[in-house]
Amino acid sequence: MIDYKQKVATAISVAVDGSLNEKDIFYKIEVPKALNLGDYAFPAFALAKYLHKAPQIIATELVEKIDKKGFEKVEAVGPYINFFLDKKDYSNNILNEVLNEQDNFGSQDLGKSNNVPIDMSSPNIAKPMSMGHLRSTVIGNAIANLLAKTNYVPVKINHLGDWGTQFGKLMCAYKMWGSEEEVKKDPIATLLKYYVRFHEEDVDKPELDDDAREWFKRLEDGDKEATQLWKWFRSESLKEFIQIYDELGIKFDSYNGEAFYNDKMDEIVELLEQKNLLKESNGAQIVDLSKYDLNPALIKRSDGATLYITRDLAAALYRKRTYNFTQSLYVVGNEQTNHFKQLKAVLKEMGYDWSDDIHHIPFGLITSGGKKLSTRAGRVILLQDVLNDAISLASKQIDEKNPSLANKKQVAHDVGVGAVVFHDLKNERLNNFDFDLEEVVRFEGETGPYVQYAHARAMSILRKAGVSELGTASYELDDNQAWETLRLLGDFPNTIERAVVEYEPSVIAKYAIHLAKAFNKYYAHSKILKADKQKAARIALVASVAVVLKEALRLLGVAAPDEM
RNA sequence: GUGCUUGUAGCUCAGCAGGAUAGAGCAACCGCCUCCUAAGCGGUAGGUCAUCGGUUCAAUUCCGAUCAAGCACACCA
Repeated sequence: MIDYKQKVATAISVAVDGSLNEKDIFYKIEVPKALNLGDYAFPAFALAKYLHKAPQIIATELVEKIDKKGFEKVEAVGPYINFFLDKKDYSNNILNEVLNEQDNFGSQDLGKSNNVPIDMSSPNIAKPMSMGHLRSTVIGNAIANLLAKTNYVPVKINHLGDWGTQFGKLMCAYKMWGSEEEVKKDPIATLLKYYVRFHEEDVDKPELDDDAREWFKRLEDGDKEATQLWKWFRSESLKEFIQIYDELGIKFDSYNGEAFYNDKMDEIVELLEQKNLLKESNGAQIVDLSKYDLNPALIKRSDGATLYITRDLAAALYRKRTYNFTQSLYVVGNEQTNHFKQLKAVLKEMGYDWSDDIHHIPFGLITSGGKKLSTRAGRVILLQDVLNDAISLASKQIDEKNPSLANKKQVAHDVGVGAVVFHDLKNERLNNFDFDLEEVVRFEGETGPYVQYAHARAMSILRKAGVSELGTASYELDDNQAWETLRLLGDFPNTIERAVVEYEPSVIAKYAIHLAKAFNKYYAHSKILKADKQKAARIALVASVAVVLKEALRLLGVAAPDEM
């Protein structure tokens, strides 16, 4: 892709004859908000200092000096110099590039094949997946796709919540009231039911807690029955999780959860002792982090048990050794910011300079009715329910709008799930949002289905056009209607880069909406298949839009059906 | 109390390393299918960019304070 902005910078640099260097000029160049102000603009304010003249005058004078070859127009408007690109040249370049590269368009080598483990999704065994888990899952997945697109090697790690005292309670409850068949029929719901009942009953019977502790102790000591039960609960739960992941089209590279690090924590404690970092405080072992302005990290409880951060330290070290990462990401809610600061600080204290490569990718909280979701308080929004609702709504929509559609079931799935996933990704990660089913499964306006629809329309035209393959040709399009769409196509690579460096999938989602919007507008105002000499170029534009929309959606983890 | 995050139209949000008249979507109202999928397109209406200061030729954007909301603050994860 030709860097047109660079071209503008060079043209200005030559004209000002060194009074401002090209790099500074490049960074000053902006994209005007209105199309009638050109494609790039240079504000002359920056030159006023050196030239001791009013910016308006500088702009006017500079326009005279600028070599306008290769531009459609260069003009001064007030203190700005506005550059209009040569539309034919631009369209020919961009369309050929997209059509040649197809879904590789926008790929770039930022990552040099380095590994990037991503801690994501991480539901708790025996508990249902909620909308909260969806965020971590889809944001992590989109970031993984973006990393792969830029030649990193993402490693998607599902750090399952598969250890802890709750398993003691679960086993205890299962032994008292459980049955194998019941669990098998509907594993998570049933296990959850036992768990809830346990909590209800242990209010009056505190001795239950002792039993639970006993069971967990047995599990920790490797007791056969306890281990078998644990494995069974885990695998039944995982089966159910994987079913949802399949629906979302997401695969993991590792399911090493909390339990995986059980035998790796001793080393951490030893290392901390060797380095003289452990201190006793109220009977507990801590690492003092006051020089980082942080609370002390609790490594061992006063009863000797390890804690969350101990496990995460072990996991961090394990990942460094296993993947030799250049970045290690944790897609975990904003509320855990403090924990990751501590984690990094402890690693730093241990002398691991790679602690700087650990990045917490926080995201905002989902609430329901303004309140935090809580399994115990019954404020849960089950992910499966939301997906099912979305799919059946999409199905209804298809029956209304396109009853003769082939493959209805698959499309309903793609559209329904796409709506939910896209909704979760379209806004900035850190924004909190209150769950509103109607909002999530909306198919109109700035939504996933809107983008999918634009793609489906493009595909429909291509089918009608009857071109199976568009090769390299001259696609000179100077049509004003098409211009915005063409410019957006050219922005794709840059957009991907921004999304990756900011770990921000919403950048791609917004881009997809913009492109779909520009294309829908074009579609409404232009007769694409009209037989004239730019027909081939228009079809090339439609084909390019289809390629880029599909790729943008793929990066987000959203399918792009050919018809809907 | 301390720290982090947030505060833009009735609602949900954009605003890309400060710049030209602050933009969408939803909701409301009004138009557009003998023509490539109307899940679409167009129009009307709607804003002292929380408040007050500071830096700058220029601040919704950067800095500080204030107010408001959410989250976190050692033996949960």
